[in-house]
Amino acid sequence: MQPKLNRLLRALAREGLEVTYDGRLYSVRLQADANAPPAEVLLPPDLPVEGKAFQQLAHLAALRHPSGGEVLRVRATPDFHPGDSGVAIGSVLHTRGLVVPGAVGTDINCGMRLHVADLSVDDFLARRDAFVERMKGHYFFGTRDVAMSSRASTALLRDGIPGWLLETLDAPLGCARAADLKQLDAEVERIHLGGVLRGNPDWAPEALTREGVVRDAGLATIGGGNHFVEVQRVEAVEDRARAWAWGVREGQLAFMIHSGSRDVGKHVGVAWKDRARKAWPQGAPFPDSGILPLADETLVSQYLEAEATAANYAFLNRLLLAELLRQTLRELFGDVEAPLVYDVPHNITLPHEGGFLARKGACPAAAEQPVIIPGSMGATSFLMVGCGDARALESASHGAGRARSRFSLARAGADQSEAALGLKGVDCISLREERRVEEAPAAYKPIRPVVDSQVEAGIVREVARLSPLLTFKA
DNA sequence: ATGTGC
Repeated sequence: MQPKLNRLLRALAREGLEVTYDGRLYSVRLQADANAPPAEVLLPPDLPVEGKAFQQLAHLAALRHPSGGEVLRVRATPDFHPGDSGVAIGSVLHTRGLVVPGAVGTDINCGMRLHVADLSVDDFLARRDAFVERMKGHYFFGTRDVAMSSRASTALLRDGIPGWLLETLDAPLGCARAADLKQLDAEVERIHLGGVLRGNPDWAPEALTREGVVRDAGLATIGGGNHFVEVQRVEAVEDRARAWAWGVREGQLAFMIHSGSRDVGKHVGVAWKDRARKAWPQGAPFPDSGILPLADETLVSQYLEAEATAANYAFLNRLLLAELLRQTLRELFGDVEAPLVYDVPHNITLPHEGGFLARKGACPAAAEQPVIIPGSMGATSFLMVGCGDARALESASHGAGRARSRFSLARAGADQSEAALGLKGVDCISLREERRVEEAPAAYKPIRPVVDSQVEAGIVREVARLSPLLTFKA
C-alpha cells in the first residue's frame, strides 16, 4: 500500500499539486497558488484514490472571481471520485460572496428517502412477483397517473411540497388521488428543510406551468446512473433509542429511494452553466478548470432561486416514487402503514455561516440529523445520525463511491460473470441488462470502510443497517 | 446526472 501511495503523491506533485497525508486526511493544493485554501479529503489508506479527483478539488479550492467573493474551504467525503463537469462528486464547497453552479451541477437535489413498512419480510417475499410486475408498470411503463393542475405544479416549483399539498388538497387530481394527502401533510416535517426552498416557476421548463393539466412523463421516474428504488430489511439497530424515535425497528421491511430532479435539474443546470460563462467579466481569463463562479448579487440570488425550483421538483419526484410503492403495498397486502423516516438532498447549495455550502454528492450531517448512506447494489445501506462536525463542513458521504467507470465495466474482454460483477444473489429489476452491469457491485468501493472512517472521524454515528431484498434500476 | 456513451 505504502509504495502505491508514494507513487500517487509523486505523480500528483509532477502535475503541480502539493499533497500531504496523515493516514486519514489528505490536504491538497495547487503549488502555483499558495494563497488558496487547501482542500481536505477524509480517506482511509485502504480505499482506492484517483488523481483526477484530487486535481479537481485543488482547482475548486483555488477558484476566484475577478470582482470578489471567496472560497473559504473545500472538503471531500471518502466516497469522492472525479466528476465530468470538473467538480469531483463528494465535494463540499464553502464560499462567501460567490456561488458555483457547477459545484452542484445538473443533478439538483439528488437525494435519499427512506420509509419503513409494517409488513413482515416473509409476507412481502411471498408476493414478490406480483409486487415486481406492478412496480415495473409504475416505474418503467407509465401506468402511473401523475397529472397535476398547473396551479399545483406552479405552487410546487415556487413553494415546494407544502405549496403543492395546499393546491392539491384543494383540487385533487391524478397523483393526488394516488396520494394519502393527510399522511403526506403530516410527513412534511420529516423532509429536509420541510420540503421547500424558495423557487420561481419561470426557471422551470415551460411545459410544467402551462395552463391546464400538467402531465409530466418524467415525474415519479427513477432516472439513470446510480439512482434506484430498493426494498430492504432492517438488519440491525445500533442506536435503539434513536431508531425507536424515528420509527425504525429490527426486522422491518423498508424501502429506500435515490433519485433527483430529472429533466428539470438538467434544464436549470445547463442554462446556468451557459449564464455563468456569459456573465464572466470581459477580458478576464477563464479558469483552467472550466468551473465558473457567479459573484454578482443579482445573479447569485437568481441562480439560487433557479436551483431551488428544481430542488422542489426533486422533493415531489421522490415523494411520488414512494407513494406509488406505498400504494402498491396497500393493494397487495391491505392496510399497511409505511411511514417516512426521512428525505434528504445530497446535491444542493444551502446558506451556511453567512455564506453558502454547495454539496455535490455529500449528505448534510448537522447534529441530531438523520443521514442516509446507501451501499452499492447488493450491499448494506446505513441510517446514521449526524454529529455536526465543523471540520467536515457538517457533511457525510452520499454512498460508497464509484470505483470503476461505466465503460470499464462494459468493455469487451472484461470478466462479466455474475460472480465477478458481484451480482450473484442480487435481485435487480432493470429494463436494460447493460444497466445491471454498469451499476453492479464491482463498480463501487466497499461501503464499510467509507462508513467506518466517518464514524471514527466523529462525523456520523450508526443508527441502523439495512440489507437489500429487491432493487429497481431504470 | 441526461431518452447518454470511452
